[in-house]
Amino acid sequence: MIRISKKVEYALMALKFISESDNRLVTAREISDSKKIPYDLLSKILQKLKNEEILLSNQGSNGGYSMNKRTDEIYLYNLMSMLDGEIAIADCLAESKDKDCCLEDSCSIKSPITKLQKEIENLFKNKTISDFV
Amino acid sequence: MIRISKKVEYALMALKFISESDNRLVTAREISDSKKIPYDLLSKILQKLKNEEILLSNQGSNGGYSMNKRTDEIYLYNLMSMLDGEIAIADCLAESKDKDCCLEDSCSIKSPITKLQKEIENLFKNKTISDFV
DNA sequence: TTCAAATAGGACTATATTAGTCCAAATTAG
DNA sequence: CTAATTTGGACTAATATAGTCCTATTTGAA
Repeated sequence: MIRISKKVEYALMALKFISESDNRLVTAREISDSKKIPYDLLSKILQKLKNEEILLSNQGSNGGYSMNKRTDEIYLYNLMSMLDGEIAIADCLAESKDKDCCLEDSCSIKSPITKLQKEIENLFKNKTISDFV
Repeated sequence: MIRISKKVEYALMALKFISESDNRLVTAREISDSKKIPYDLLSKILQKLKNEEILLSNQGSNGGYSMNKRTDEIYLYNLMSMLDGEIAIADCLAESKDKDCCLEDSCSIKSPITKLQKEIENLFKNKTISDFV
């Protein structure tokens, strides 16, 4: 199945929420309650987005998150990569995977699959979060 | 992660193999050995393709499979649907899923996700197996 | 008529991925 | 000091994917 993970789904909802609450800090609790997203999971996602410099965070009481980039500067492709890891539609295309797919020799479809991969990548690279808010 | 399942990967390899062995029956064992695909799994896939009228089969000894459609008549989208089930990039878009996603009210991104879904669908609907053989 | 090679298909197990939870620490405004 | 908050590691649960096992059925040929 070809799916957008919950992480990315929640991230999109959170980014929308935060970007619409401009100029004030938004807490994870607030988003979690309002959007019915599991708090702990959401926290992880926001932390990640903070580490990736998409969000700014303020710790402590009265803390919260705010945008660090404009929504049209955040690419869906990058969001997916940071939350779900590498985007490889087939194992043999995963660069990490110490390659050497055991089917290497017998695999007859690598080249067209690679092309398909590129097309999907481009689809995601051409979308920014502004398309979702 | 966005992935093509092994089932689809194996199906593509098998269809390529069969379509290149024209005019003779190809056995599951033959493909399995030659392409290093688990026999039982491949069998299931070929049976499915037969039931979906993409392949023809002959039972009994000297039996095997042959193509029932031209490769350019088989759409990647359909192949994926029949082997992996519905292609829905997010739960809320799955028609089966008795809909009523519990986030329904709070979900703020359904419309752009739907658009993305359509784009991905079109990508797969515009590819036929002939692109892979 | 028996045997072997093949498809057919149900039921099951194993593995990997994704989703979600729990807990404790650090930070900071009041 | 305390409560609200981010931070982050470790864990569990749920789901999906991949693979295996077993038995039945079909059919050509010895």
